[in-house]
Amino acid sequence: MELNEARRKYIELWGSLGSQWGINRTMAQMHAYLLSSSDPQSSIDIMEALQLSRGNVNMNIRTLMDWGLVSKKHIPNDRKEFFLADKNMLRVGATIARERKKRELEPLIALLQTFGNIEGDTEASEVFNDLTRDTLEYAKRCDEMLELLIRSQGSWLLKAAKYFSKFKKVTA
Amino acid sequence: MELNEARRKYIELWGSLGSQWGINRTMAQMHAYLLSSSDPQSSIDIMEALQLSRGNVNMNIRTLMDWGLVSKKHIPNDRKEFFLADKNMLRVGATIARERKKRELEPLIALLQTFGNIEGDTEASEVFNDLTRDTLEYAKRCDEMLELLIRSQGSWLLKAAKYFSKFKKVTA
DNA sequence: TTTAAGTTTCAGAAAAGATTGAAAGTTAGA
DNA sequence: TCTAACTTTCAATCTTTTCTGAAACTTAAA
Repeated sequence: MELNEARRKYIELWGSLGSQWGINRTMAQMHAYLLSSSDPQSSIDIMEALQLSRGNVNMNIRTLMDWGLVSKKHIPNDRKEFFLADKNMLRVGATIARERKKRELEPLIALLQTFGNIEGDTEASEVFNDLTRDTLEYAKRCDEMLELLIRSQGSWLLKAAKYFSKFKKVTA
Repeated sequence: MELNEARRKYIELWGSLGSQWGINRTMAQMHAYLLSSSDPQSSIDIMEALQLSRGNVNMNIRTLMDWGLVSKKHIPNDRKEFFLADKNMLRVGATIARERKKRELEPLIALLQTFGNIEGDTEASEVFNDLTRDTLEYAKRCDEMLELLIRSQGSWLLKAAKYFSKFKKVTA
């Protein structure tokens, strides 16, 4: 397969993956474009490559920078801003995990904790209390694991993979 | 907090969580409604509780059943169909993981594998080959871990939590 | 300063995604 | 077989999200 064809497919795939994950398709495509560029790219490069308006590129670059997936790079004797993606995929994974944890898991845990135990010993309140307790417990466990993933930047995954390949044999 | 208020909030939260995850808000709300019901509910119950049309309820119930999160329950002497959610939250987590793996990770891995090594020893193709190799490696590792999570239905998480609480002390 | 090369913002337009409702389809029991 | 109670489908509509583009803003250097 030819490089540019593969690159186009990679960008398209990353985009559709992003949109299934609640990350806007264009932002994900821009990310893929920068990940697959060997040089820093200007916003005009991105506009032309992905056929997007200036405003759209600017807004999504901002979000990518807020997330820490992309950084500005100044090139001497050029007034334009250039952008560069972090290419360490383990760190990219950790970064995405951090954002999702912040946006999703933390509000869930916060709300569930305000519920406490609903009074009344009818079956309905018992069922509901069980549900919120189980949901909270599961959410907290996911939170802890993501926290570890974020803090260890990949080494967690390596260790986990070893651990679980052992565990797999025992239980399979 | 009063039961119905808490229940409304739970449904709303699960709905907005769903929409951030690429799962339609209504489907997630219906799931939360069934999770928090002590009895099986008919589609009319759901229509009234969540103010939805018959068609919408029908389509989303179908998807919930396809995913294995909800099942039909026949009640003697009633022609209506009643629906019941699986309330084992560990299994619910595994089920959701299975669906997302199927929809997201598997197509990603399949495409990345078709790329192979892009020819040419320019910097551009080297950067791209590195990127696809790293992405594939990371995706495969995620896939393995999800597979284990799915197959062990929760006991994986319990073991993992113990393991990582030990690991946490070592690296923190 | 002033200017021009660049960046940011945001109201309105467009696209994508979800929902409705009415008609078609199904089926249990008389 | 017929019918009434119920379910399914899908084109049209509505809602939400994303994108555009032009005007406002910023800033480096003349």
